[in-house]
This record gives sequence, structure tokens and C-alpha cells, in this order.
Amino acid sequence: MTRSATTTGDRADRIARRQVDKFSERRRELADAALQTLSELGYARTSLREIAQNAGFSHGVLHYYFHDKVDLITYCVRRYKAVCVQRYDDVVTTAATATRLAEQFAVAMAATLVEDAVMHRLWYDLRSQALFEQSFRADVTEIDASLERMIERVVSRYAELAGSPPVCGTAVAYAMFDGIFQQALLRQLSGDPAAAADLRTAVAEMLAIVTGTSKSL
Amino acid sequence: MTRSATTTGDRADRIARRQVDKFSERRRELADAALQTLSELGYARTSLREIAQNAGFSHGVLHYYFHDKVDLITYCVRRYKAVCVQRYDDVVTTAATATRLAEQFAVAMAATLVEDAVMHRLWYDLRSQALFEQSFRADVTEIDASLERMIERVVSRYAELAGSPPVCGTAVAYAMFDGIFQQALLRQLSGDPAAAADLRTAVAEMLAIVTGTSKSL
DNA sequence: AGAAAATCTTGACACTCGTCCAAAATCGTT
DNA sequence: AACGATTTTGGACGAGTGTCAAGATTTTCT
Repeated sequence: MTRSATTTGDRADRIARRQVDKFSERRRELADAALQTLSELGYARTSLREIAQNAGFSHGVLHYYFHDKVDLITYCVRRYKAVCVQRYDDVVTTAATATRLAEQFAVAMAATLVEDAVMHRLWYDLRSQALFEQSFRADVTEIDASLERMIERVVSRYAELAGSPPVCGTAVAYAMFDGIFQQALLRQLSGDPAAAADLRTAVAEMLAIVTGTSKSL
Repeated sequence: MTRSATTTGDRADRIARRQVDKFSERRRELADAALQTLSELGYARTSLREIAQNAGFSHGVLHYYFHDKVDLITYCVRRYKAVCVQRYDDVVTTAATATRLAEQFAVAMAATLVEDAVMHRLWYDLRSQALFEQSFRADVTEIDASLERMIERVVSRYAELAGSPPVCGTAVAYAMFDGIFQQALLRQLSGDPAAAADLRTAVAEMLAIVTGTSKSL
């Protein structure tokens, strides 16, 4: 039944809405459990049964809330983005000097490298899957774009504070930060204790580099 | 039977050697077929039967030449490296000026982006798998290191020609180039016709950036 | 040519997978 | 309490997986 447009206080309307809410609430719950399992095992080794079990449900329930596996994974990727941008939104919105901004941003990246390592791992896994499975590409590209905007805000603010305009476009800047983060993640997950610290210094250096305010080695 | 150390002309020695050669030759052949299939389907969707079929053998033969699936994949990754460094070794060893070097290197990267897209796709897939499967990490890290050395040669040569030392370490430089290449690959495989051209300009710009010889935007 | 060693095929095994569905359980309303 | 709708269960299905071993085939050596 589609939602009535006549009266806002319509009873059937309230019921339908409540059902929709419950439905999508459980969808989110299951997707979060799926994200948890995916981040632990990776895309290639995660089964629907494993996800349902970790969520405390039987395996059949997933097809009640999701059309098929691709539908579930796609929803998970979108959910990941929500978590992701929220995490970065808390990071560095105000900083007095360029140096302080670089410092705080670098610390934040190093922190999420350690704390959310398995989630980032999942992101890179899914982005790789998008190279093969066309179904994922739209969502992956959208998340990439939102991360790029995040980098763009940081870089342009830094450039403003430093009084020196960026030497490259935001796409390139994002790709660069993404590259060093990915490298740091592999080191972190391999147990390299210096991974976070090295990322911190690399990020700070990089901000100087992309604004052309760095010193030669 | 282990190889005799007494006489170089030993007959049993010759036989053993020939057998070893044939054995490892077929191993390589099967691994190449596996690489072909892997690059098309990706790690998650490639089965041993599929590989064997594409190689023109029955599925049982793989366990004659490889201990198990991990053994095969690991061997494939190593093989990929051999192909990879060979490809890059042909690239830009001599260039008169910094500008020319940047130009040639950028063209070469853009070319391999188009021609060997599916192979690069496999590389990023396997590197992501290494984040989950510990068995792959050693090989992946080794390949990463060899690619880093390649970047290091290019950057340091460029810096020499430009008369301006690099503004960051080789690890960061490699991560940056890797990042933009990965981004370009996603665009290329998504059918973006401007992917290669944009990569070419980005690579050339980047060489200037890492040596601090670039102009502000 | 015949024996021995290698290579390869074939079928089977014990799983796991995604998907579907009928029945059971739970919930909300009357 | 009782009914209808929603939600959940758990089994079944067919397809596909990696692995293994026994037998057929081919190659190699004497």
C-alpha cells in the first residue's frame, strides 16, 4: 500500500510508516552485522550464513530483507560510506595555523588507521571487487567522490592558511593521500609498529608538498 | 634424488635436470594460464577447474604441479612480478632532459594502463587479498618493494636532470604514483575515455611536484 | 620391444555456497 | 482470546568448490 496524501494523521498511514521503519531498521541492523563479518573475513570468504549467524539470525532471513547477495553487499557499501564520512566530519574543521591543521589531520588519519584498520581493509577489498563486478562500481565511485571532497576541503583550507595555492588538482591530491594510506594499512595489518607514526609524518609532509611549501630533502 | 655434486657431466644429473626443467616449464605454463583466467574473473570468482580448462588440461593436473590452491596463487603472484618488472625495465632508461623523461614515463604508464588493464586489476585484487590472507603478504610486499625501486630510479634520475632534489622519500613517492594509477585504472575499466590522457598529465605533473619544480595552480 | 617412470584423466569425496519455500513463531489489532 | 499479517526458522535443492587417489596414458630409458 502506498502512502496516502490526503490526511497526515491517517491511521493506515501511521501503520504503514511504522512497518517501513521497522523493516528498514532491521535492514540496517543486518547490514551492520554484515559489515562486521565482511571486515573480518573479506569479500571472498564471507557467506550469507556466516553473516546471519553473526547477527544472531538464521540464514534464511537475509532473503526476507534483501533481494539477493548483491543487493545486500551494495547496501553495505552505502552504509559504510555513512559511517565513513561521519568519522571524517569530526576531523579538523577549525585550526588556527597551517602547521596545526597538518598536525591534527595527520594524527586523525593515523588514529583511524589503527582503530578502524579492518574497516578500511574492507573498503579496499570492495573497491577492488568493483574492478570486476560492475554492480559495485556506482557506489564505489560515489564513495570515492565523497572522500575526494573531504581531501579537497582539507587541502584548500591548508593552502588558505599557508597562503600558497595547491600545485595539483583535487583528484590527484586525493589519489596521493589514498595511496599512502593504503600502503600504511598494509604495513599496519602486517604488524609493523611504525606504520601509524610513519603515516603521520608522511601526511603532514604531503600537505606541504601539494601546496609547494615543503623543503627539499 | 638430489643433484650430485661430484661430477658435472653426471648422467643421472642431466636426467634430473631435464626433468626439473620440464616440470617447472609446465608449472610456468599453468601459472600463466591461471594468470590469464585470474585477470579476467578476479580472485574471488576463479576456480581451479576454470584455470585448468582454460589451459587445456583436466582439473586434476593442478595438484600434480602445485601443492594446493594457495601454492598456485602464490606462484602466480611471483610470475606476475617477473612480467611486471620486465615491462617497466624497457621504459625510460635514457632521457636527455627532465621534461623528456617525464614525458616518456607518463606515456609509458598511460600505455600500460590501457594495454594491461586486466593484469593491473588482478594485482590490486591480490594486494587486497593480502590484507586478509597472510599467505600472500610476503610476495605482495616483495612486489611492492620492486615497484618502489622502479619509481625510485625514475624519480632520482628526474631530480638529477632537473637539478632539484626530491621533497619526499621513495616510499611516499611510490605510494603517490600508485594512488593515481589505481584511480586511473578504475576510470579506465569503467569506460572513461579520458582516463589514460588524464593519467599521462598527472604523472608528468607529479614528477615535477615530488622534486619541488612545479608551478602553483 | 618392454619395463619403469612420468604425466594426465576421471570420478568421487565431503564440503560450502546462494536460493527458495513451507511451516513455525511472533506480533499487532480487534 | 482469536484472528490475520508479519517475521523467522530450518530444511532442501542443485550447483560449485578444493582435494585426493586410482587408473589410463604417454614418455623415457634400457
